[in-house]
Amino acid sequence: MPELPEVETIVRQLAEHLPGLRIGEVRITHADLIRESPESFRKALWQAEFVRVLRRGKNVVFELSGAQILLVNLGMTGQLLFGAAEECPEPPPHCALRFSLLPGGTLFYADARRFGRLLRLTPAEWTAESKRLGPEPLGSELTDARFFQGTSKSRSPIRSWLLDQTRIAGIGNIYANEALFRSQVHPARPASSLSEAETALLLASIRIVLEEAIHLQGTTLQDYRTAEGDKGNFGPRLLVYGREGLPCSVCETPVARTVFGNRSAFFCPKCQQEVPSSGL
DNA sequence: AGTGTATCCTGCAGGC
DNA sequence: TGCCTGCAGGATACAC
Repeated sequence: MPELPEVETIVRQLAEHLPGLRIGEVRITHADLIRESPESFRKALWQAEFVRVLRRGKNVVFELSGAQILLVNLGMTGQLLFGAAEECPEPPPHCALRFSLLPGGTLFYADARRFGRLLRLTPAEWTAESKRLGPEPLGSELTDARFFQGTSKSRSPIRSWLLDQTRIAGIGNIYANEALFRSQVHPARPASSLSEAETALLLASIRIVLEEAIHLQGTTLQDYRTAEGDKGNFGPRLLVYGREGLPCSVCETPVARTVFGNRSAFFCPKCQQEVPSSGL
């Protein structure tokens, strides 16, 4: 579920609380979320201190003392929930890991579907992994020219292109559909068919949608919660995602849904032409 | 190389 | 009420 705005919200909150705290006991109730034995995971993290909390794409990156990285990908339904020291927090539903923090506090990882992953990496491993990912959509390295250079060489549908984390990191199905609507580009159009002007408008739309969603702490459909347990408030601002049959906010044509790449695409059939028509 | 499909897993909504 | 089907924010191992 969580895309860039949701992960950014979680990271900003955890960055306020975690640095300086150390990991004590780790209770693991769903070991399939880590790629090693619970014993080695616990032992490696014992007494490690949180130094920084960062985001890269849809990943939460915990920089720990002892040159360790804890990389968390939330999958569809993962949650990172922080409980302050003075609380005695109940484990959330589907709690998979519980980190007791020193001198006080608790960090839970919960995940109903268990598509998420928690990986311990060395800084070198993380650097290599990060290089696999595409540029950050909100970063200054991603220029209009670089974006167009990427899209112009791919015949895959632009919606699929946007979801490919090796091409651009952090966009998921919600914000891909929303940005395509705002730039009036049909989701199934080959990426290479977009003009330079269209890609510039699309990148601008991506940035506007992501920034606004961050401002509203993300979109909660079902499971997503901030690190403080709150729902995101961007849901009412969605213009096409999940709105099949409802009127387009621009022209009132019913929003359509099609499936490709195993994911639903939502779009306005009038505002987003599959074959862009000149004139009209 | 670059694309598209199937799969991991659980929960929920809607139809009958 | 209850069973069944389809669908869900993601990532990846494969087949073409």
